[in-house]
Amino acid sequence: MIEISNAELAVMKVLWHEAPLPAADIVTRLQQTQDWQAKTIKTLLNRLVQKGALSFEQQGRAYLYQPTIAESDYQLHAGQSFVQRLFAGKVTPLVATFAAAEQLSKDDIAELKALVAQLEQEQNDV
Amino acid sequence: MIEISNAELAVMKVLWHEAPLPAADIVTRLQQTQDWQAKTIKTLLNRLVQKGALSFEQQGRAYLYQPTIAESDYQLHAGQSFVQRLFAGKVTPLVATFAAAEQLSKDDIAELKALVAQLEQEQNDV
DNA sequence: CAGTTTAGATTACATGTGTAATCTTTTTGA
DNA sequence: TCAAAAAGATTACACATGTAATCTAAACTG
Repeated sequence: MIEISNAELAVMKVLWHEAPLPAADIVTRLQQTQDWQAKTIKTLLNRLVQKGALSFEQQGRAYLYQPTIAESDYQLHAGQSFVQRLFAGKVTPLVATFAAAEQLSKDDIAELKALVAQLEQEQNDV
Repeated sequence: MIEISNAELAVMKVLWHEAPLPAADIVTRLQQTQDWQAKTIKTLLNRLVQKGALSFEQQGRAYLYQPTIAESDYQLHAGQSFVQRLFAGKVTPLVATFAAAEQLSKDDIAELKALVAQLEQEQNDV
């Protein structure tokens, strides 16, 4: 799977939110949150195209960029490799680590509970 | 917090499992699983000392290495920054992503359920 | 039409990382 | 005792990444 660096990820997020977009618009949006020169963003676009994470089509003189991979696919891939790296591939210990450090709010716990309930439900349905 | 690269992490794992250890033993253990030259491992040890992730004390001519940070601290830190990066800081969506991709076994779900139950219990106790 | 702006392409450069090899010093075995 | 082994220190080198600047060609502007 394609590796996306931290800086590149910011670019991907813009395009996952809305695509296709010309470079100029991507620059505008990123500059709301990142202190980057337009040139820097062009470099990142280039690298993402080279990596195959973005494709583009010519639109007049400029390009319209769009992701080749869905955000959810990337999230899954990155999540799996992260959990593999540090938690022996199991997500529950990660959650337990957050809990032990009191990083889970009442709401978080409620959401998790609901999710688990739903998963059990699906199990029964099958 | 200290950043630990992938290769360095393998070294840390050995020492989280057992410490302190002399370089020679670390090499032996790592070579069970990694196809690395002893020199490579020495480099990693050096870098980890420079980063402050390991300390050592002289033992005759050799060094005895040991972690300066606990595995659980590193797991929490890395987990938080990962979840921040891709899941807006919330762990539940990560779990949901795993679930949606059918990456959770029946056992995983049972474990999660037990964890959630325990967290609710703790809430009540407080 | 010529100068300026602008799009993308190419080049740059420091730092981190993977993966060692060489150097220096000390110890040890023949 | 003298060469070989071994420990750590230093150096190496390619590729990735952060962060741009420069180059080139097209388009727009006065």
